[in-house]
Amino acid sequence: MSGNSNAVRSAKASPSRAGLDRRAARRASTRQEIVDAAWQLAREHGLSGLSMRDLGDRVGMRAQSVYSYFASKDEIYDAMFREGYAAFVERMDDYDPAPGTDARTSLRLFAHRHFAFCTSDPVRFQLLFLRTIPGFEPSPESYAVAVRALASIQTTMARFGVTDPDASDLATAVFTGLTSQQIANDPGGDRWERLVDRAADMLLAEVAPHLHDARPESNEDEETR
Amino acid sequence: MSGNSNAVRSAKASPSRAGLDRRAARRASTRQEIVDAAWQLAREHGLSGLSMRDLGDRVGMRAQSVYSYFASKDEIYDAMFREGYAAFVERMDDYDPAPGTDARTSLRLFAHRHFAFCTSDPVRFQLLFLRTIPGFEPSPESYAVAVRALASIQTTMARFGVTDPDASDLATAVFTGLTSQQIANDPGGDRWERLVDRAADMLLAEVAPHLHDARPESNEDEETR
DNA sequence: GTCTATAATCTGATAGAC
DNA sequence: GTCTATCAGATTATAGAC
Repeated sequence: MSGNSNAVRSAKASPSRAGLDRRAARRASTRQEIVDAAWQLAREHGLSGLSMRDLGDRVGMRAQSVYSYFASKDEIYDAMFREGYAAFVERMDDYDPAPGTDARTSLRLFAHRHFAFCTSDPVRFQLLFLRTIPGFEPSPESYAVAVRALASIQTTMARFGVTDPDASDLATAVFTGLTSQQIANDPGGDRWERLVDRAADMLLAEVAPHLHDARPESNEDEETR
Repeated sequence: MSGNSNAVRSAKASPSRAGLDRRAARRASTRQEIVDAAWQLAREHGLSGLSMRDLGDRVGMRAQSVYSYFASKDEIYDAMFREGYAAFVERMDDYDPAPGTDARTSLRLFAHRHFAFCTSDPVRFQLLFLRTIPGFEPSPESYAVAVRALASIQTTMARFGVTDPDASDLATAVFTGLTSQQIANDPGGDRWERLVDRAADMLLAEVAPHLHDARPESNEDEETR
């Protein structure tokens, strides 16, 4: 957008700056198209059932051409991993309860958001939180995104008064536990979803008992949505 | 072992009853050998990385011969699933604290046992509790074993006074959550193992607060092993 | 029950023409 | 950057001899 606009109409022998930008944009958009298709296929055939051939078919290429965009299948998993955690952070950070909302209500909201994010896409949940693909290890850069995501949970919880350093580890354990049991043992049902509010309260009582007891009014059995 | 011992030396044209027993026993033992090898290989190459070829090699057969014992790869997963849940039930049922042990200590013991069982074999954990193999669904008989296992948790918890019907669902969520986070995000470490006692106390306070508060002496910060 | 042979297909990945 | 051609091998599973 800034500077170099006088270079736009330069010689066509070597591509102009704008030409490079366009090419890069085109390439990025194709990469995105491939990753989108990879998510689709993973949902259809399982995460480890993803194949380069299917992937090529889905984006209208020969499988081999996909290698012009990603050097290997694991690089595609890596892009999915990074994108998944980016979505997680975005989803967890845009959480914005009314000012003055008590900790109990805030944590319940947070818990529901976490649960909904995870159960809405079991394959993504598996990739981000379970890590069960035989050969795959996220690249250092992608792993850094994951670590930042966990840190962001800590920050969010501090926003409503929970400062226990182990609280976020306990929280992720409880929330991913609810999610994985729901997905594995009652897919489509609500056997563990029903317990989300209760789990949030349980957690708050443990990591910040003062915030748990000092609630504005008695809302012991109300549900938060 | 009992009866029919007079049939042992019958005509060799049609196999004797004892001969049938021996043959059945031999067949069962080979099946077991195959399942054992399957566990081994799954631990080496991942659950979805199991192949009939490797399996045949490992038991000293051609891969094709394995089909004389199991009609398909999924039948092998099914046998592993059933065996895994049988081991789980056995492990959780032989739990036998000294009579009069308070609920807090009992639940901590139970939690550690659950955590140890799950983390000691991540592949088994994945098969029993995560169910992430693309095509595989356990057979009705095997699924019945799994359901019985969950019921047995309920019974065990009732033994030390926890009778809340949702308690076992909340408990499995918390315990599998701790396990999966440990396996996925800190393999070989103790980042979530450290939180097992705390999680057990948290759980007890939620599902049976009277048992939580009415503890014999103050052992708030002691660890149970 | 185990073997050989093989079907029929899928796998990830590379070389080189255009 | 996309293609064809192809490698080099894997996969599950079946047919039929012994």
